Amino acid sequence: MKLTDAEWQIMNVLWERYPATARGIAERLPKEVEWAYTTIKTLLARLVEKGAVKENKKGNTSLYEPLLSKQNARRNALKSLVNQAFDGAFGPLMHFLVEDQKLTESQKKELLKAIERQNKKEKT
Amino acid sequence: MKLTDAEWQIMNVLWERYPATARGIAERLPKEVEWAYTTIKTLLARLVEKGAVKENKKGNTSLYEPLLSKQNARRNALKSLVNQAFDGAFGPLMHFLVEDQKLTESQKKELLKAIERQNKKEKT
DNA sequence: TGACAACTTCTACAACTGTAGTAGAATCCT
DNA sequence: AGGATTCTACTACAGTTGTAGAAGTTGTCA
Repeated sequence: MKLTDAEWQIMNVLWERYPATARGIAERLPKEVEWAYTTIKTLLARLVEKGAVKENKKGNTSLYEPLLSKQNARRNALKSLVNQAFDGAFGPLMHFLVEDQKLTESQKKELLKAIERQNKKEKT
Repeated sequence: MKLTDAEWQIMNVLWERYPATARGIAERLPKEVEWAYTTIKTLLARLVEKGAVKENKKGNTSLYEPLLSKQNARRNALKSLVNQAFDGAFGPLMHFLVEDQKLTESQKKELLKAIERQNKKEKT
């Protein structure tokens, strides 16, 4: 399941809080995004159609909630990127991140801690 | 500069070896990719148009070479992904990679070493 | 109960993408 | 030189994406 740019905008808001109405989503989109209400409805319809969102008609109004989890969406997106741009392996991506992206001190510490934590979990 | 899926295929081959002819690219595309020769020409034309590739007519035939570097393409792609799917910050991406993507022992070691190396470089 | 507001469904449409055919120009082989 | 091969330039066309209007339907408030 691949999301388009516009769809990510919607999903990001939806994951924050759901179920949500189209109106509610409209209100919580970042200010830079100035879409007509019907644009949002169209996007939602497409997301429902592709099975990323569930629609629940409550009387006059629809409530939406995600079917695709944020985590899965991230996984998919990452996988696509890795396939496309990093020879299909996480290694090159990691390498690139560390070598190219000038991590700050604290980011590095964060990273080390995260690895630690993960190591512990694995020992369980 | 954003590349499409098909364009990545071309660029990946072109970065491997250039200057290259359209024919040469055709031959070095992964076997699964079975495009008509003219498809490749079309893609190349689009890449030239958007300034990612330079075309050099040598008599009858064109030679192509990248203007956009692999590194820059990767940077852009990563940036887009981070903006779209990881709240615009590398932190969450790192976190996700470490927590979700079950790095193997050796990947973790690699990562630690890379961080080490980068630390040293910075001290210069 | 009628007018206004808010929702919904349908339709639209231009730009971008994936994919390729056609026709004419250049090159090469015998 | 003439046919076969290979290029290039141009055109095409369906599907996807971004973006939204129009018109009909439901809810609400005086």
